[in-house]
Amino acid sequence: MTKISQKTVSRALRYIRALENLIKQKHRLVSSKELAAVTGVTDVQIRKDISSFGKVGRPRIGYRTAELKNVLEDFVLQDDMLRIALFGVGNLGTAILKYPGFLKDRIRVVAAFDVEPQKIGKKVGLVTVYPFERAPQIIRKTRANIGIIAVPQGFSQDVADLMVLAGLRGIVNFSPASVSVPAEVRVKDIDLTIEFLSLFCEIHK
Amino acid sequence: MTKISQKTVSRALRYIRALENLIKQKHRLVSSKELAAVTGVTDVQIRKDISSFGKVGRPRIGYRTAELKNVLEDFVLQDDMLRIALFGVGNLGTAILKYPGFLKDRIRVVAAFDVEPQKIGKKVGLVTVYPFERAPQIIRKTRANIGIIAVPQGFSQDVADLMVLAGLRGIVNFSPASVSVPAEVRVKDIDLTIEFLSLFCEIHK
DNA sequence: TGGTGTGAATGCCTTCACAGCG
DNA sequence: CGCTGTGAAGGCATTCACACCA
Repeated sequence: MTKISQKTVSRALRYIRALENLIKQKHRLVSSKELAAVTGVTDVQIRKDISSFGKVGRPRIGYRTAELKNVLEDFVLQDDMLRIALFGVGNLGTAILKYPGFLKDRIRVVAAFDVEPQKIGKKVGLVTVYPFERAPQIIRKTRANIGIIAVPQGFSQDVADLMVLAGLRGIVNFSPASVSVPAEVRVKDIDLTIEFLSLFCEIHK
Repeated sequence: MTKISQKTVSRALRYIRALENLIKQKHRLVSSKELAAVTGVTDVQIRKDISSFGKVGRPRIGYRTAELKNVLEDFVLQDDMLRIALFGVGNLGTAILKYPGFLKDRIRVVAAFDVEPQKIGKKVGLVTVYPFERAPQIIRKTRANIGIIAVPQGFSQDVADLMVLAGLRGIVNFSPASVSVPAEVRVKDIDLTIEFLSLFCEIHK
């Protein structure tokens, strides 16, 4: 059992997603080739990835969907839960709040914050919107473990500072401005125009 | 001048973004070390990447911000423009329509589509919302070159089929359901929960 | 035969070390 | 010196080839 790379982990998440669908369609078994067809990853890669989590496949048979999903899920979440603190309840923030379930019982937005007075106090989905000032307190109370920046550019650094102050160690940043944080905090930037352009380059030959 | 990898391209986009900010702040010059500090990429990597686009740096001086930005931009877009066809004008779709500018004059949403009658005919930002049926015609007329799926899960495959029919060769899929398309079409899946979880795993040690 | 699991080979990307230049 | 540019070395991830199992 060697070290598991970040790349393997993110593929594992895609396998989980695919397995959820297969289970919903009442498939009890799946081969690496079938999984390859729905995920776009090669079958060899899939076997290699899965084998790094343990021997869970049955030669000649394939993998039991439910069992495999559990193995992957346990590794990814190891008896913890993903609790999200969301900053910015605009269009993007609302989209995230309503994002359809995947691992429904183990991922939840537990706190939402905004500056606009008319939004504060309202319920969006299951959570109430609070002002930024209350973030450190509420983040601690809800034991949020990652934060999402979905505010207009200009606020992003302030929000990041608040997150760090509140003790969050992982930040997903949707704002196009990059933020600076202490070294122990991981930031994942998702810049939509960069995603679009990189696809454009791939097809533009 | 060797082949330029997809990874280099996507880093180049981050450099462009950073250069835009530097130019806005009236910096005329930048060294690979400074660029490293704001992008998170190592300085050696940056020099290597940039050198694959040509010799544009001045030893002892650094890179001229405006010049470097042009070189990178020309490579990425090579005298073309990114014209986006957006499917689904819900929260996420609206967020994309209003996404703040990056390469403002060379990226634009040129067409938007939705099924809900009350949205059709309305203007969101600069574009009018049309029904799905008119997509092939309008996509051809506007010469859109990539499509975005921002519809609720369940519609995503239909939308993908429409896009392929209309001749789009690149698709960004924000819906959690993966879509199947002919081999010549490139699909980029962006599954928000997967992004969140992969960050969670990184910090969860 | 039809599937998984895995050491070995390959290939790609990053890092190192240093040449070149003002 | 200080900074870019680049061949060479190194490391990591994917692919190949095949052992093994029922």
